[in-house]
Amino acid sequence: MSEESTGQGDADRTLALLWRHRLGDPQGSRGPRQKFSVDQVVNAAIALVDAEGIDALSMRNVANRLGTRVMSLYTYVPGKAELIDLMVDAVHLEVPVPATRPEGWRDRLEAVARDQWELYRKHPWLLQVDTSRPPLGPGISDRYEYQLGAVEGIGLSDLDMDSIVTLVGGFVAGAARSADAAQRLVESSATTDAQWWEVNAPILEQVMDGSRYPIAGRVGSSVGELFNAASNPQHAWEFGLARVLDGIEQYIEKVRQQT
Amino acid sequence: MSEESTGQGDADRTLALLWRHRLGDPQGSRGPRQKFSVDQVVNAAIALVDAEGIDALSMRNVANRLGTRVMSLYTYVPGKAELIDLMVDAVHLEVPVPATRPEGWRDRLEAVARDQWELYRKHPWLLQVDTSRPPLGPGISDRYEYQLGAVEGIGLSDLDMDSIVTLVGGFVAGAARSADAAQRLVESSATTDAQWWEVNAPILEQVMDGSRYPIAGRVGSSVGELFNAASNPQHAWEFGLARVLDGIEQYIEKVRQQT
DNA sequence: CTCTATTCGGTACGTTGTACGAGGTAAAAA
DNA sequence: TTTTTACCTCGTACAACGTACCGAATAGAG
Repeated sequence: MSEESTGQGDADRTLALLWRHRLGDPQGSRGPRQKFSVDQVVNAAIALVDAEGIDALSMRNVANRLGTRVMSLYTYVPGKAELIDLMVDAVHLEVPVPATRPEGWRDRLEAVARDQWELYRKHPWLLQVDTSRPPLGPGISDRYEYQLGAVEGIGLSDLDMDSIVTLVGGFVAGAARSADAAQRLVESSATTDAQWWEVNAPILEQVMDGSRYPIAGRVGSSVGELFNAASNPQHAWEFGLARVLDGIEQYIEKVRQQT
Repeated sequence: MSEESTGQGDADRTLALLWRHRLGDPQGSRGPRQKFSVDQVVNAAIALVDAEGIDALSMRNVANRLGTRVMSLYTYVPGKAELIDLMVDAVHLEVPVPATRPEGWRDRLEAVARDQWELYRKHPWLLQVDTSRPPLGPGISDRYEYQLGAVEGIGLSDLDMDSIVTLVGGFVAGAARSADAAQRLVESSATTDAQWWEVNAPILEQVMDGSRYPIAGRVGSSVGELFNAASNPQHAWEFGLARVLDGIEQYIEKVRQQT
């Protein structure tokens, strides 16, 4: 990952903000009216990173987008850490929870996975934010409820339901990260593939003298010829998703047999 | 993720450094002897982050550990980005590739997964480095060869072998990240669980008014009672590993039937 | 009208990565 | 041996960062 992570800020204030819950401020706001809202700040930050990447996320840049100065932001948000939490939760609210759902659990779970994949496609910077301690706001919570719904009512224990949703979610994130990395590699091709090889081939040939990497050398060549690239994230995604769902299917069948 | 990422530096110099390949410097080193080696610098950096976490990784801190000043480091390493690449590759060299391997592919693949899990346990900061574009040094390469070896010679195509290894690797990283997050949450418990609930319960109760999260509320309670925590990463790891391997087993059987 | 809570935003501090260049050192060239 | 030259060391400096602090402006409450 890179650069940023969620869950770093003050937990209480973050939680209150996530749910847009006025804290010790009983509507008696006396001073000058605020020029913006928390949502405006969060949306400006999201627009910024969508357009310029996570590296461009600085309080100064967000302020510029809003046409204000740095320190004003701190009246809306306690700090950068909390802002990131709000951003992450906000984008999860964007993708709507569909009203109707497929019949079987497998189709539902696949839809859940593809929804999340789509979210990462829209906001690739999510993949560069460490969300191992996710902000428990409405966006994340709604999605968690939606995801659990995919495996509800099919005879699984609560623990199994959570484990399955966690497994799928983790897989999607991993696959999406690979895809995003490949994408950025193509876009930021300061050096072409040909140039890269020209410079690096001497080193690689000298070091990978055939005997050290018999399997990797062969596999790498095969994959390279097939895709004209070192890997094909789209294939890895579809392949992995099918395997993960197969594994889950086996488990569900086993559980059903036991009862 | 958080903070740092690999593959950001100059590709050529990085590759040469990874393989400890003298570049345009034909051993005619004329000036004063260097006080350290690249390995010493890399090891100092690894010791630093092992002890103090990835946030403590600054060129100044590394220099301090070595008893030298910041700018001297730049004679060993082009910059921080390349240093991170070297660190990541170096720790992969630490875990030795076992001489003897289990018989069946499944046991081999499981061993591969558990090796990687162990690596993350030793160097949790790896999980906070974005390695979506991994440094192709000896450490990573040796491990890739070793991992591919687990599914070599069982009738799979080169592409399938790569897909399977990628799938397993992605899963391990995801599971390890959760485990590490939970670990850090416990260790850095500035507020106890009781305190946390005391402050946050009013907000959560008001907002999660029962009807909004029927499934998540129930599942969350069940899991919480079972583990006395929001989750059990050890369980998620074992559960997920079994499912992933099951899914792969099904695929291998299917492939074998077709031939 | 006065009081006071609140927002705005200038200034400033500490920390970061690293560009630049002066000064010292030791091997190569004379 | 003397001179040259390549290289290492590291002090200084700069831009960018998050944000603490505080004065000035503002507007509802008394």
